[in-house]
Amino acid sequence: MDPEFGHFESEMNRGFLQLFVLGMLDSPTYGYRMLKTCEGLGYSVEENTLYPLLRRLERMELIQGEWNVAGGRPRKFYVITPLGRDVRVRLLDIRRVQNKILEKLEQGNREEDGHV
Amino acid sequence: MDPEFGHFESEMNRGFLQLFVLGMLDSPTYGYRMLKTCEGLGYSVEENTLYPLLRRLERMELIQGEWNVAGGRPRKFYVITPLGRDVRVRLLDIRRVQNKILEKLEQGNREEDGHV
DNA sequence: ACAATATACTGTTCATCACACAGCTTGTCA
DNA sequence: TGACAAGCTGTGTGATGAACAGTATATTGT
Repeated sequence: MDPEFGHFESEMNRGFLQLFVLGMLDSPTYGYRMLKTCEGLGYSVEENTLYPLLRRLERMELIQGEWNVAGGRPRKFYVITPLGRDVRVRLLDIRRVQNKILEKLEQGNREEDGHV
Repeated sequence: MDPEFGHFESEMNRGFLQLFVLGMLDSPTYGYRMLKTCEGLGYSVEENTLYPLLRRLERMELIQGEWNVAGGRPRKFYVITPLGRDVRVRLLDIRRVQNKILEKLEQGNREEDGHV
């Protein structure tokens, strides 16, 4: 079957996006802003991916949303909750272990075909 | 709903496991060995996750499997293909960009509640 | 000699998630 | 006034991690 590289890109978003969102929300922000921020950082996320994610994280009480209807366009601002902070720490730990493993593998591979 | 932290751990496996497998297969290895290796590195993977993944990657021709029935237990040895190498490089690139973003976020957060 | 355990893999089923597709309202600028 | 950007909601689908279940061979202990 054609792997359609985009498929892997999707997979790579899993696990990362949660961390991205939780990492953004130490100060309140809204969805659209996060999309643009991410884009500005050289990484693009689909709206149809981010918005549902925000609702899920809110339902799980990792983040808390509040509508701001004051001047102009209505926006939903989110902040991370204490539970969310806790989860973020643990997820970052996992990510670090993974990174260490990947580094070790890459190193091993270099030593193989390279000449060490 | 109860997020059941294990759920997030599952999510974190996504995108990582592919890289782990592709990273292991510069020299031929078989599934069970990879499981134990991973465990030895402080990260445990379910058999029921790894074996189907291997079959998928083989179907996509990112890795190539071959049964070795010589002495003793029959084992299926896998190696990475050129296409697999190509994909691995691109996935590692994505991962690096993600890591950079996460670092940046963490840094920003430290500067906030810490005192710059 | 025989049971228990470790090795090594296959197959089916299910919930979850990224994203496609579709739709809504409000503000801005020509 | 008409297009486009901003900002969000909702439904449907395919791929995936993992639970559950099963198979077969080697090793180890008694």
